[in-house]
Amino acid sequence: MLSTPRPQAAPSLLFDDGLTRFSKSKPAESTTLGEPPKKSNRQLKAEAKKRAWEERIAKREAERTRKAEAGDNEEAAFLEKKRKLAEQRKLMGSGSPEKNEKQEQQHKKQKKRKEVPEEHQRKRQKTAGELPLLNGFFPTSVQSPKQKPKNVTQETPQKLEPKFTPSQSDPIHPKQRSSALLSQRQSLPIWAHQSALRQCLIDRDVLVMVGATGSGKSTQLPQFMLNEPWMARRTVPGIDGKVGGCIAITQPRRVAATNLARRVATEAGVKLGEEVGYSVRFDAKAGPKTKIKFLTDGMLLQEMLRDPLLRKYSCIVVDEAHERTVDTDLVMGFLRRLVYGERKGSLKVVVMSATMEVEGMSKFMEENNGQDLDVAAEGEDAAEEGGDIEMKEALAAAVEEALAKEDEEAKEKEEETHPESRKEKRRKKKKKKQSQIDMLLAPRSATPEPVSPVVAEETKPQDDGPESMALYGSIALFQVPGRQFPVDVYHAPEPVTDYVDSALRTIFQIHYSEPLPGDILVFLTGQEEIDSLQKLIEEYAKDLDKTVPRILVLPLYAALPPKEQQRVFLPAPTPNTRKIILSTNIAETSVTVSGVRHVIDTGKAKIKQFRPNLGLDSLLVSEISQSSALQRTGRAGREAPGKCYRLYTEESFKALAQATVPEILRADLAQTILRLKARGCDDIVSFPFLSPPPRNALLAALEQLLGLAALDDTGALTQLGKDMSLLPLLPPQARVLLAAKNAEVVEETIDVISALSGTDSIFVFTTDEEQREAAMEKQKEFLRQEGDHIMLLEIVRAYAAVRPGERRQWCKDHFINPRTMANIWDVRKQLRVLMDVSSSAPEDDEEEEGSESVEVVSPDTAQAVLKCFLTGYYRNTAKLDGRTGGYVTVVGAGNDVVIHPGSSLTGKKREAVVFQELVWTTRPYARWCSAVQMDWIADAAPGVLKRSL
DNA sequence: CAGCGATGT
Repeated sequence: MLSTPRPQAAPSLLFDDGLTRFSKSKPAESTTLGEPPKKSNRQLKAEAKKRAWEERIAKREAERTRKAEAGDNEEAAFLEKKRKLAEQRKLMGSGSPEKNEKQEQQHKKQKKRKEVPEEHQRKRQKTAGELPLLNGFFPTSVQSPKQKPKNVTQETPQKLEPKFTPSQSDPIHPKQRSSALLSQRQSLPIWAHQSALRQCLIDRDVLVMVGATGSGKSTQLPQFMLNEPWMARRTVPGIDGKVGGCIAITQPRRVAATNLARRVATEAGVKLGEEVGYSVRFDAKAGPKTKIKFLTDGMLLQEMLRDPLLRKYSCIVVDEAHERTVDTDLVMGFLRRLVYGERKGSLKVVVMSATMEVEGMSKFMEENNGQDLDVAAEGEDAAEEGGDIEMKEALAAAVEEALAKEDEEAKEKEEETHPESRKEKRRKKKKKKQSQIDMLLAPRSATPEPVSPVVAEETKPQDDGPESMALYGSIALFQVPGRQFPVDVYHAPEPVTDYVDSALRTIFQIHYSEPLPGDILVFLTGQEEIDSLQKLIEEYAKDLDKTVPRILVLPLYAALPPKEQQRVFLPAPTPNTRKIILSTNIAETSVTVSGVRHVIDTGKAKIKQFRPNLGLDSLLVSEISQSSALQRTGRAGREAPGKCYRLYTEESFKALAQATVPEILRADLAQTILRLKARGCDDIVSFPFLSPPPRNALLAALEQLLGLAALDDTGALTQLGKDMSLLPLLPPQARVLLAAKNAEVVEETIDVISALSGTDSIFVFTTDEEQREAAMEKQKEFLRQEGDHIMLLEIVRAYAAVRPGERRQWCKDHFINPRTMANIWDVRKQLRVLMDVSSSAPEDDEEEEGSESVEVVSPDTAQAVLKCFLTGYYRNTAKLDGRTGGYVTVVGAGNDVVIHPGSSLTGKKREAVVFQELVWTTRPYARWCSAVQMDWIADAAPGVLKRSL
């Protein structure tokens, strides 16, 4: 058994033993379409490689034993640990005596259950209604899969390194590096297809690539392409200057971009920032020599502001396209245009996805697919909530006109080409779109209606067979297998009413029946749920039988202080301890925890949904999609065969939506549209959206921008809008900042906006009563009667006044998350540069001892700042309703609004408030509130609205 | 009277 993850091992080494074992069950060779027939040779090589690996591992084992015998304590401890684990496995693996004991344990636990502290009972009842006591732990009701274990191939590959590991240094010794890395690289599935892939890219300009975890696609493909003839920098007719020479690989997340760059630089044996580099916000290591650049999608969009043709690049690789973030979707839309437009013949586009569901993407990337003619799907125009009707009507008319025009053009084109198939295609597309819209518009509740029953991913043929390449119209489609261990999937035999309770039972069942090593990863919806389950587990773990391993419960969510997050990646304190990680869906994509072999999936997640007609977000517990479920399942099979326990029935799984609704269909589109316009895309209706947003969402966004004076009546970008688009902020925030420039409170406003945009949780949040009270007490010193905005200003000011060396302690003292504060500081620094604030105070320099003087914000300044906020947030205002004592929105239909309990104004009664965000969770909560006056609102509101106030 | 899924410029 080599599968114990070694503490602090280089992440890439985790594959060592996986490799050998996997290749045993999988033939090293397979047929590939369009690949030169050199198979036998390659096969031999593969076998030799395999043997080499096995030998290496055997050698290492021998080496360990030798070292241990020679008195190397570390190695001896390691071997001892392994031996113990093996024993343990033997001990727990089978036999009926244990079974009886197990049952006894269960009864004990059950009895104990009834004595669960009242507090917990209450909490869970709140979320789950009744609390059924099942007979025994969940296992009695966990079904064995009817078939053999299924291979799970859905994965995203580049998150091998834990997100929060700050290791900047390469953990591999340079001496080992070249040989180890080369053989590692060559053993990656993609390596066998190098020549075929290269040919693909010579033949076609667009390649869609499917590759699951561990295929090596993100790291290897750029290296394959580097010396291709089409990479050469050259002159192209119709474009000024030379074109090409670089490869860009876009990622949805910063960590992924930086980590991949680091790895590729290591593999290529170059210094990071020279031939291989990266570029993310606040951090870039790239220069004139850089040929391969990893960047975030958002960063590429930013580069498009300066050069819409992306002349620097010969190839853009869009990685993780299946995640369908707004930015990825936008990048794909722009690239589609470029590759068949201005950059035709001089740009290669590769779209990489981890899921098989690439048909839509492939069609989208095809030339002449009608996408450019596509109109925004008809959204259901529900009754709009009052407001500025004139504005809305004008906009609606404009959009309608554009739509009609597009429709006509589309029709003409249709008839030009194959009329039959075009129409059919179109109809299908419409239908699909409609269903997306239905889904979007369907009322969301805690248990939403399943959209349309679809065939479970798992029942489809898996990607076990030959890797394949297909030419598909103007694009090439390529599949590379991943490297993933099989995961047994278990479903609940009947619907689960309380998934927290069910998770608890399943955890202990696994703990009692499964040998170590094998940590458990539980997917839950939020912090509160995680905290309460943690308490429950710890309660039960107190009287664990001595024969079973210890338990270590670790929460994992984004708002957790970094130190706490790090604990997830540390090895358990003793070898005889099982880690139980309770995570939000952060562990689904962003963070990879090693050592996990058991996944418990509640099938739920909190999903944000923007409601254009109401102009507010909902953050509700919703069912995940099949692809999310598969992603979660895959987390059990990264290092060894694993097991996944789904706390819902197989039927429920089948009824889940196949894929998560793309973010662009769920989000507030104001910023998206502003960015489109700023990148020269005036006619948003004709932009090739992979998933065209519903019309009412587009309208709401246009209306918002019009209200912020970012657009004029014709829908064209104003100078103000242009300025706004240059700021890395939401449109209302950008508007506020530009207003502040005129009002000469720009420094103060930057402080507030940085604090708001840095995160939504500046304070450390604890459920612990005592700690919370202490925190509240400490935070009192920042409280201002004006409300939250000025309080944030006071906090930022106070922080600025602290000497850099003492800031960490200061954060701790004030229960402020230091990572959040660091982020706020980065934003503040950037905004100060962008807004041309002379850095008179040198507090930004860490070396400088100087610090800003602490100066309490004067009421006049506070008022000026708040008035600026109203220019951007005049719609986010509520006035006190004299009769009910509650607040109702000023703009619109006068809907009820409740001040968020986290606000300093909660429970206070003011004439009116401005708030940053309205989120519907259990009630319509207004977050980040400050007191304002009605006449300020009237002053700040745009013309049409002003009249109605 | 009572709460914050995850990203990004």
